[in-house]
Amino acid sequence: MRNYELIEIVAITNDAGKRLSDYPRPSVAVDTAVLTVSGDELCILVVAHYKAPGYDWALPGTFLHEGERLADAVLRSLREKAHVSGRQPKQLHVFDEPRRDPRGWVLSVAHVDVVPLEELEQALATDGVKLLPVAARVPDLPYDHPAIIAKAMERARAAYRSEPDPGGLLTGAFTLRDLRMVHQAVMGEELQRDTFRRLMEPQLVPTGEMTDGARGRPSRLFRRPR
Amino acid sequence: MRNYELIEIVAITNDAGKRLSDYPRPSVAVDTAVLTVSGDELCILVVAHYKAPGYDWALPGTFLHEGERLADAVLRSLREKAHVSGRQPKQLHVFDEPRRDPRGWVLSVAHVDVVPLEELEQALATDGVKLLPVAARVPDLPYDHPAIIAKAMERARAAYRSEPDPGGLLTGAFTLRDLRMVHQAVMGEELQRDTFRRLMEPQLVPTGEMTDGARGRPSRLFRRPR
DNA sequence: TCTATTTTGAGCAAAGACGCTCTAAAGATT
DNA sequence: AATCTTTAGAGCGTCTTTGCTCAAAATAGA
Repeated sequence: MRNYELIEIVAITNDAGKRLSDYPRPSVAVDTAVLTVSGDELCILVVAHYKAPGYDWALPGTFLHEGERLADAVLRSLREKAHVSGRQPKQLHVFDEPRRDPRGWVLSVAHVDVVPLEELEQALATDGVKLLPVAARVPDLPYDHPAIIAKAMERARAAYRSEPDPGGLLTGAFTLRDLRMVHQAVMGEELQRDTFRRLMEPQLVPTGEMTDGARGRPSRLFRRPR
Repeated sequence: MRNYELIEIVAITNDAGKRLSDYPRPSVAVDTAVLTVSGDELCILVVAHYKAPGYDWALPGTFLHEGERLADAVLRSLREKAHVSGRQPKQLHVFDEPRRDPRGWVLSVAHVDVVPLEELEQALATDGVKLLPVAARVPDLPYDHPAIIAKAMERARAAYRSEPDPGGLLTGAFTLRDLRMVHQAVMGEELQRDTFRRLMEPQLVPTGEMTDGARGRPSRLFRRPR
């Protein structure tokens, strides 16, 4: 245990000059909804959970370490619990109901991250990690995890509505059809082919190459810009 | 000081069984961007600030009290610092840079609230509270307050883009012109009259009454639904 | 080899959105 | 009292968007 941060905090005063060390401070946790697409379905990663009685699975999470940034805590929990080097976790919401955690006063900062399935292979090969299709009713999850999943899907869908694969689910070159299939999985609904093409094509960079060996008329291959 | 929450927290263990009381915990603050419209201009409320050296004004904020909800802390700080009974503060973002506050490790949960000018009259009559037009360059504010203001405006503008006065800046009945003027102030740009009417009129409830005594042809009065 | 199937990409007509103009109805001004 | 100014609301032509259709180009199967 390092004490020096604690010593600093003892010296904090609030606007009334009261020493902040007189106030209890909440524990701060991060919980992350890791979304991916597996077989045309949007899925969420859950890990075995031994702490909350009555619940077998939960979103990966951890407590914030001393002086740590939230995004780093998210990446640390994903690395340790799912062997994933996540991309850029995005903050969703702080869940702050004082009684939400039976262990005490814990604020949870919910995050969302979209990760290609390939990067999850190692994690899914181990016990205690699995994917849940979000279309099927999610089983009982502890704390605010169902609400986190709902917000995560809302956020991801908003991002996928107007931009081509902002989460980078497609690695390498892809056709407009590949892109549309991924978007349909994320959105959970059919997307009109023409409308989709008209919206996305101007935002893509053609590689100049064409598909080969696939069924149907060959099509152009694209990449995301930058 | 009440000790019982602290005693509970001492009993927390993390997933490795380590006692959480061995970890330092961050102080948690809330900072709120209170937006209003004064004279066709979007303004933000700032309060006199004595703690951060070199800064005269800051967004109203406070530290989270024991077992308190974030929204309640926001309402408390607005009540105490601006005599405002705010409406529904909305979370924006957690600012978590460990060194953002020279006093120590403080997480700040930024909020935004849109409040009609009438409710701010009492606050503005006192010293140490004023409105800053956001169009003019905002003076130096401490911590992440400029970033909070940027996010708050972004959020408010997104809400005002598709819905009639979601923040309730207009109290009572109003004409489509009144509504458009408020929206123009929030958006910071001119809005086409026809487009605005076509978007908003279906979302409004006509009172059946007409304006009287005003310049120009009388117009219908509306209210927001529910 | 020839036909069926699949998929791309362009063409096209209908529907919708948009912004301008015009008339009506009030107060303001001379 | 007559005219000017301001504002609301409807009408109208244009431009954009949308979804369907069709030809082209490849593989799969008989």
